[in-house]
Amino acid sequence: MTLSEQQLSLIEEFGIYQENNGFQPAVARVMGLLLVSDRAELTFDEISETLNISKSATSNALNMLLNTGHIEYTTFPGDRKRYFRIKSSNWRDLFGKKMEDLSHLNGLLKRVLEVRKRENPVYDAKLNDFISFLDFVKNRMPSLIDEWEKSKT
Amino acid sequence: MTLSEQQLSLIEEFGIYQENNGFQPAVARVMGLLLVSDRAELTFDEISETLNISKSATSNALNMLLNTGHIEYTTFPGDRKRYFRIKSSNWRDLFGKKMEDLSHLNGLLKRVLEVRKRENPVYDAKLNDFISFLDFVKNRMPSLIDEWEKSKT
DNA sequence: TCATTAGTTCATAATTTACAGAACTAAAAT
DNA sequence: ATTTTAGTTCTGTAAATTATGAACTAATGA
Repeated sequence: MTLSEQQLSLIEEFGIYQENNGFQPAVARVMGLLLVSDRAELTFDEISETLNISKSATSNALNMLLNTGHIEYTTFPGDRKRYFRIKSSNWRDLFGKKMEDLSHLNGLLKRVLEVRKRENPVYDAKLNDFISFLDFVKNRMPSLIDEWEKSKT
Repeated sequence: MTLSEQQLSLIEEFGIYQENNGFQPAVARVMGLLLVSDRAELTFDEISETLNISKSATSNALNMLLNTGHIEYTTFPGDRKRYFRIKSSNWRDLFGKKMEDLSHLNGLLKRVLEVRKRENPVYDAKLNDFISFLDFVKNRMPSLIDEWEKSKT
């Protein structure tokens, strides 16, 4: 498994991006490798050796990614190794997660308006405005996706 | 400064949400307090005492939030204290950040397609699809915001 | 002039996290 | 039967993060 300079630095950049999304460094690098490698499917040892991470870290990372549905694996007859790859369905899920996150935030903000008693309604109005904006975006999302599906053809 | 049970637990929940967005625990709690407290503006000591965090942690948190533009303060004549509050303009910025983040991701994914040489074009096609979806959402966002502004009146 | 207020800065302590290395297991191969 | 393969699990620990308390500063007040 030999990678170009560009591939190596892209793994790091994507890794940092995913660290900021709450993944452990090693886990984020494994995702990066599976994303940028020339072969879509890699074995345990290839991942461990290419990224220079221990077997335990590799095992931990792969199981974490399997459990969270970010990767999957295939096997081949007469070959005991598993071949790991990124779940391609996961791209849309990833976007869905961002939307869910905004939904979660919006739920919290709605509760904020319920529990606090502000003398000055200006602050409440601004917050209400933002809440309704998030609701609006959420509601329009399905039709937006629809619109995109049609534009593809 | 006395807070209801609901306010206290909402501070923690919002705090955890913001920890996941990369804020330090104490910083996230300060944001939560300023968000849910009945008074919009609180002093250094009120924040420190209500959250039970040391003066140094409070100082650090407030300066961090000031520097990142999340809070601001006012003062009153003959009163040396500063009164801190959440910047309300910040709500829209927060949404903007999420969109920028998706843009960043999309930039990385475009580079992925450039650097990897996949024998099987199926994976490339799926990724390309997602990239074009993110571009589509980004392009439609201004008109979506426009639509919302109009629907408000 | 001395005390108080409203913070800031620094050294350090307490957690937390992230990983390595070694020992282990279960199945397959020789 | 024992060796190899393909991992897993279990400590230990280095490093990073986060917060504390004490000492400090600069301005105001008595």
